[in-house]
Amino acid sequence: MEAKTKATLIHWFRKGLRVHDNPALMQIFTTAQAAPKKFYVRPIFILDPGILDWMQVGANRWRFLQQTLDDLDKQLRQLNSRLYVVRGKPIEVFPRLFKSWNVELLTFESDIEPYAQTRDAAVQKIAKAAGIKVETHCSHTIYNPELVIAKNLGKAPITYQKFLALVEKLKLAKVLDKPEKLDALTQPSRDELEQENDKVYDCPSQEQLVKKPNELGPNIFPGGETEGLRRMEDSLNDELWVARFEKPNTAPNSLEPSTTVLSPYLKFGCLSSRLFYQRLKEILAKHPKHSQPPVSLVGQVLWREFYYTVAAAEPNFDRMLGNVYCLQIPWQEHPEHLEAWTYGRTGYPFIDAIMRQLRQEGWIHHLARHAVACFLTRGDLWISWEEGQRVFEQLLLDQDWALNAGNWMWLSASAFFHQYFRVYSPVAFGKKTDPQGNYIRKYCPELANYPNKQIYEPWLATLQAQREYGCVLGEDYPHRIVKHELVHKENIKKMSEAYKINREVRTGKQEDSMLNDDNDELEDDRSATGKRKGNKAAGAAKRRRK
DNA sequence: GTCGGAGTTGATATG
DNA sequence: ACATATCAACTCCGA
Repeated sequence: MEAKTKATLIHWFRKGLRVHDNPALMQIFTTAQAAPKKFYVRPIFILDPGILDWMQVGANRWRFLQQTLDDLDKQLRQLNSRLYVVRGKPIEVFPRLFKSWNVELLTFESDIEPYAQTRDAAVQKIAKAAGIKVETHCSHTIYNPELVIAKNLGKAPITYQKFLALVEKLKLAKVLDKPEKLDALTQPSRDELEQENDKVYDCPSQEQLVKKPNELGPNIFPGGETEGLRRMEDSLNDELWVARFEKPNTAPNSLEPSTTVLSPYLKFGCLSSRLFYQRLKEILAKHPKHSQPPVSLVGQVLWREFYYTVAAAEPNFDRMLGNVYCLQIPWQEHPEHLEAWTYGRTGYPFIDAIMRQLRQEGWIHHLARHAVACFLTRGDLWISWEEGQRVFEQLLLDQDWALNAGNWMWLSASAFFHQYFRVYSPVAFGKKTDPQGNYIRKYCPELANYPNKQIYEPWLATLQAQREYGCVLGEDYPHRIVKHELVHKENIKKMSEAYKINREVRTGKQEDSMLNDDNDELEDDRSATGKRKGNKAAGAAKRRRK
């Protein structure tokens, strides 16, 4: 067959949905450019229609992905290429493509997530059997998590400061520009494309990807590399702001974001974290008196690196059981409270406003995440962080396996952070940066007529006043589901107890746990919320020490 | 093994 | 507006 005379080079996009600073894409471009008569270039994205139904992805993130793929296709076309969106499962798609496209080389960006590792190992195996070369590149993070762990003698650093000390000694990879425009010969001819009906590789429309369009909110953060780069430049424009940035001094409840909102773009790799880091460093060099990690902007990027590193060493990073980092805490199930939290109906206006902003817009400030995460777990509701993780996983544009789990463990004082007696007040915390309650008035409009004095605590208003404000508790807005001033103290005691038990298991009686270790490894109940037997917790806690 | 200091971002009262 | 002490007390790390 004539088509066999030319070989195809594939770059497989997964995360890293960009053309700039993309070493795996660069590899096939430069290889083809060196011998355009020999190679076709085909950048692909694999879309499994099956996952649209079960994956924990809300409408807003589907839209973000759709817009990102659209933009990626445009960027590639400017380079004389295009995006081939292939429908199917990777293990079914690749054998087909390898054959019909006469593939010689496959490149992709490495990924530490367990599901990705399993998928990639399967694809590697298929490629090896077909005699196809595979090259992977680490470019989703600034530092390679595996290298950081190796540098720390095979163990992930579990404190941020330790992590900083480690990476300071590591070399930075060179940030790449976007590739040169390809020679036209690297593209299949019009005839060939028509023969294989290339329309099947077109980007999905919003209708195809967003199955529940009624759940879409305002499109405040459109997806794509172009928008990611634009947003970065916009943020970097004010150099003094960049140099003086301190996260704790930014407001969680401003009406316009007080931080960069680059997280969705970093999550999908629309924006290279390595480019952002380089640009930040260039600016800071001009401003000797700048803020420092952990609170600085560079510090924020390095938090992402920290969580990627610890997560890379633990396949159970998103669960309490069998997770080396995670304290075993007897969280309790409470479906009504979980539902109230999930949909912003706790009766605490600050908490509810945050949860509603999350649902509508797909992004909330980091400290807002703190407030609602503390409230769900150790602060008020005593519900497992895994439940909160699930809700965030669905609603956040920037949903990221490592960061989401890591931050939930942090906030619930299950790992990395241990000062559980520091509890956020669902009333006082927001008042510091928004005493007028404008944020609440926007996202909980039924409360808009409450005076400043009662907007954070509507239960202080008399029934007559509630009627006057046009919002009666129990009718127009819920009564608060718990009394924070009582419950948070009880929860601190529960945390103290849980810590004590974990400590005892760690240091003392380990005899009974020996027997159960193997069973724990087989534990696979992802919905478990901690109603565990004592010896199971003992086994899990014991492994934390290894 | 023990001890003290540090730890991205608490709330509150007091100066 | 900002700084400090108190609350009751965690883990990790390095000396």
